[in-house]
Amino acid sequence: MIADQPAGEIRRRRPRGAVRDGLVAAGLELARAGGPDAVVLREATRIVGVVPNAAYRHFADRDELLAAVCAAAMGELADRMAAGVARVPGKHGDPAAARRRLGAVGTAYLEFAREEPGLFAAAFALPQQHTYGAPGDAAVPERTPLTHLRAALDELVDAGVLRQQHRDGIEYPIWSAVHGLAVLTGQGPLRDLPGAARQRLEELTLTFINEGAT
Amino acid sequence: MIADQPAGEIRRRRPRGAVRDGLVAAGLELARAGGPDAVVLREATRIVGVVPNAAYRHFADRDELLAAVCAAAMGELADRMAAGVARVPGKHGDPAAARRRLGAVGTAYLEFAREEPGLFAAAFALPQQHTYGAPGDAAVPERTPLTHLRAALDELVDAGVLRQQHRDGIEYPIWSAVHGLAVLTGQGPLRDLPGAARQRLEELTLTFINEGAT
DNA sequence: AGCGATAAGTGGACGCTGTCCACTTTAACT
DNA sequence: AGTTAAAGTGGACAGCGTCCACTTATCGCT
Repeated sequence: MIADQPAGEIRRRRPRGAVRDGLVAAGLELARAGGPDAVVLREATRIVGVVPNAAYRHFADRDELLAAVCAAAMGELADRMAAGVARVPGKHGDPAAARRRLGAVGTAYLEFAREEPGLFAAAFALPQQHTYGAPGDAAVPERTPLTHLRAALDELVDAGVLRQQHRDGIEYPIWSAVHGLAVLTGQGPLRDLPGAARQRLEELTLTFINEGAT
Repeated sequence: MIADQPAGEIRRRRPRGAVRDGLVAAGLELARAGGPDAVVLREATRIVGVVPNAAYRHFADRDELLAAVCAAAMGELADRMAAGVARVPGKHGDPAAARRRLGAVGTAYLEFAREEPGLFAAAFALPQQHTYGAPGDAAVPERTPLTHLRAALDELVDAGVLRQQHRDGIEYPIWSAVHGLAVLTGQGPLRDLPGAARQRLEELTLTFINEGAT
């Protein structure tokens, strides 16, 4: 299984970068199952089949591994949002379609939080010290929820539904409302709500947002 | 210091319940300084001046201690909200005063999150297993943010600002928006925002809410 | 007042974690 | 082909949560 390699291919004990990628993948699975606290360095190395210290060749410490896992989880959330928006029919600029797409952005966000609570929590568990590089750095991730929300709001402006004056900065209250609901019902005091009640709150919140975005 | 006691006072090595209360107080200080993860059982016992195992006479495990700390932190948040509302002049039912009081609820919430990030995070870090007792149980805490938010919204109805039809369930989107902003700017991806930008988002969000609550 | 039951606190241990150091092995480049 | 830097290993340490067995102070009862 590790014997053959195409001529000219580099080969280490593991292919280059495989351990690092494996650790992130393992961490992602741990996070999926148990949230950020479950991504424990030693367990990740165990899954990859390597001794604990090997991780320190790829990450300065556990927090740096967690930061990588967190970024991956955030990317997965962003991808789900993109997919959710893409499923909505209607051409760009159509008011009704634009509204539905904004709804899809929120729905995808809440769905992800509901179906992958561990990953969702991990996505926002950026460890204290390790920020995404300096401000304006190219290391700032692209696949981000804010990107998709902004696109939906811009389309709302293009469609004439949202006045430019109201557009400015409105992504933050909207993001806050959706994110807050996800946190409160997912890990917060409202976490024990039965599914139906939770869904009602989701609809209520999306309606609230829709009224505000006008 | 431990020598004298009023006649009839009970006295153990420590006064009854003192160790338990001390552990919660110590945990609260740890949480204030470093959030829920900083609430480490052994450190709390060290502060109280007792051996680690002594904690297990009062809490089943670390999570139960954390649950107590979390409840205390939540209570402190609720008290700040109450104080913030009480500072707003104007008698009950006056539309302008009612609006200001709703704003004060949100402002106090956001202020607490800003000034006591550790406590705020701890307040919502209810450990997995230990819920506040069964649904409808008397053990459900009273000093809760939702209580104050609801009171403000009810006054808005009394003042004729908010129609009863819109009142129903609207506390959840509103709570979500405020909580989401607190989380995103406090521990989330927006945490490195300069103070002015953060304050602008807070105003933006409160305005968004005020428009929605009509 | 004295006494026994009981709760509170102690001491020592275990396994797990993150992390450090010194060492070996492997692949990449001259 | 031989050197060098990177990747992985082995062993260790302190700190954590938690368990068990033991001592001791306090309360309730007679």
